[in-house]
Amino acid sequence: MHPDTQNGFRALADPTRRDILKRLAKGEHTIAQLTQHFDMTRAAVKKHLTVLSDGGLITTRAAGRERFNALNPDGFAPMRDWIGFFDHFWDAQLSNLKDAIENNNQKDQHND
Amino acid sequence: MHPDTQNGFRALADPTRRDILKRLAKGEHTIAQLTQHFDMTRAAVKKHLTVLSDGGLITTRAAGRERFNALNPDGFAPMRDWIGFFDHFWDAQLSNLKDAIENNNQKDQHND
DNA sequence: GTGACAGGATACCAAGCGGTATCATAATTA
DNA sequence: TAATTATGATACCGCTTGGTATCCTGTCAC
Repeated sequence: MHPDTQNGFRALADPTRRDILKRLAKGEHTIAQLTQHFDMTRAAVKKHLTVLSDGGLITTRAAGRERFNALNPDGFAPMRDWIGFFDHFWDAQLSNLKDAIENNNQKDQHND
Repeated sequence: MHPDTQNGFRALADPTRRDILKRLAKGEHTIAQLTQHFDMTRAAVKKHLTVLSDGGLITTRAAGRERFNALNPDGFAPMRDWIGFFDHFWDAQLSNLKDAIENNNQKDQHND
């Protein structure tokens, strides 16, 4: 289905990486530019960018000796879809609650 | 904003835990029931359930000596909202592409 | 009560991860 | 050419984490 789900969720699991994504949402950044905003070395930021790239969440454009990192909005689709699967259960829970209130009884719906 | 974002994303970052959530979507399960489906000990499953609980993604109901673990669909909201922030950029990217095609020019929109 | 059963808690281990230091490489500039 | 700049790559360290083994507590059935 979505082969990058694991790498994507793993990339999102770190607060620094989520912060990087928010910053890239404002436009392309080189590693040096990003590093200015964080209290860590360039090598550490580079590692985070590698994880984000593995997750398909960013793309890189080379220009001379610089490499511009940019958001890849499409890369969020696997995680959005995976989480979206559970929207159905939120709705179902609501409609069950609604039924319970209207019928004034609470069936247990234990399956399995 | 959403204090559980970190614990939530961390909980989703493991494939076993995502599998557990999918199984809980079919109904309540005890630890013993869940353990049957995985190639690991009950203690390991228990640890995963603790992480899922910390992330607010499941709830537990005690009944005698059994403890039924159930999905908490509301717990997905922080992650859904966080990812949803980037939907805007997907739209923006599309409209930029549309403009570029219509105007037949490619402005660079490098900001910062 | 005595077993058997479901679960909690802890110590322990190997692997992974976030981070630094360091060296190497390519491109700009004097 | 030489120095600087931007980045890549690797070795290493400490902490976290996924997993097991083990022991303990509480509950159900005789």
